[in-house]
Amino acid sequence: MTNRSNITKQKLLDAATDIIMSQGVHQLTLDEVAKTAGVSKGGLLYHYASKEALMTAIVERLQQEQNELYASLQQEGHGPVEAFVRLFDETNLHPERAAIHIDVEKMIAFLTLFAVDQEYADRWKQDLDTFFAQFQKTADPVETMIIRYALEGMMMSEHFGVGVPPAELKQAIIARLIERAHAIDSQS
Amino acid sequence: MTNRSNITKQKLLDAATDIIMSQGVHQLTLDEVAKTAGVSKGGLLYHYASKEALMTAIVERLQQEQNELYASLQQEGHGPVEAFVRLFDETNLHPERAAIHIDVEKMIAFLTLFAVDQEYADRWKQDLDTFFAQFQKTADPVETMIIRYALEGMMMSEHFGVGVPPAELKQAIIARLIERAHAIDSQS
DNA sequence: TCAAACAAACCGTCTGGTCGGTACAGAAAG
DNA sequence: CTTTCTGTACCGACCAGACGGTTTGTTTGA
Repeated sequence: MTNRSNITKQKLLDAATDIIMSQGVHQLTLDEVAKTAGVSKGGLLYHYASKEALMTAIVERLQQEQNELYASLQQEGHGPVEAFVRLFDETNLHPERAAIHIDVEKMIAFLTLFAVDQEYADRWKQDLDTFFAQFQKTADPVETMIIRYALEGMMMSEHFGVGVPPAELKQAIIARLIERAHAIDSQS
Repeated sequence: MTNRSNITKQKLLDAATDIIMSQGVHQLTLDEVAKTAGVSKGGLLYHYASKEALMTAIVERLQQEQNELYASLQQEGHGPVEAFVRLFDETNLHPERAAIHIDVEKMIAFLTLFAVDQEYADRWKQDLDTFFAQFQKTADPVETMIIRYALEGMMMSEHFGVGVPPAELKQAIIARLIERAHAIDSQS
């Protein structure tokens, strides 16, 4: 894999994510991706042999970025639950702080992708299932799951722009979630 | 609107929701809806002049059912926050108890619809924004929003079937959410 | 008998994917 | 040093199928 090829591939993935977040998944056409990336459709299909391959690549990149960020948060000394809260915090509220940059929109792109086709969802299910399994073995599984659910719900809310609270309230919510996550991690 | 017409329309909406939940929104084609409903495409288009009209009807039916259920829960004496929790509880865990029947799948159909196109989302935004505005004026807005987010996140989790906890844990989560919602309503 | 309630063939567009070709950077050959 | 060859990266016209919507025809019930 040459350097040049990699750059183009990244451009294509960037273009695809841009389209998904700005226009939705149903507007994600090969022509549009190629045009946005400044490449011909032939060029696009050279790198990603099918639309599915392209979407898979999007999911995989997001997955990798997310995992790396989570790992780095744990290396900073945070427990698994608190690191999970901070993962959302970083990607939703302070994207500039994160070494690996995942902004809300990219998360959203992933989520929408996830929503549209079960097939892409399956790629995540196994990973996430094992991941959340540990959440059910903390000192307070009920509270842990509530925290988890709250974060996912908050993400959805931000995505759809529905019932989004003022910034201070949002900060306060995150703060309280971190506080509780920290308490749970301490007990575990 | 004759009786016969109404039955067919309901059949069509049922078929459409079935398809969305079993195969995803991208498989929601007019041909497929017609076929599933046991009606020709012409018949379908007779009742819903366009695909958008059909989807709008799906959203509106769900919206209406949800509003009615929420209102009935409040009439049972529950405060706004607790009623909100119980709304999700009814539709997610005890669908058989509800007078107005909304099962998980229909909720899911709505959500998926919501996820795919901003246009359908806009139909809800205003309503939901004013609705959630009252949640920011309870005795504990932070906790109230956490409860709300948790319910939405839980719904998503159920939808995608990712990281779904065992039934007892799910029950415990709902129980604790109801408990806290009740406390907030009492203080407000 | 008349309108509502369908049926079904048909059309135009959109879109994923194919295919033949081009540009070009190096390696091999002479 | 020049020519030939080869593989990578990319282009863009084209095709086939899917899908939303139209049109025209048929049934059915009051």
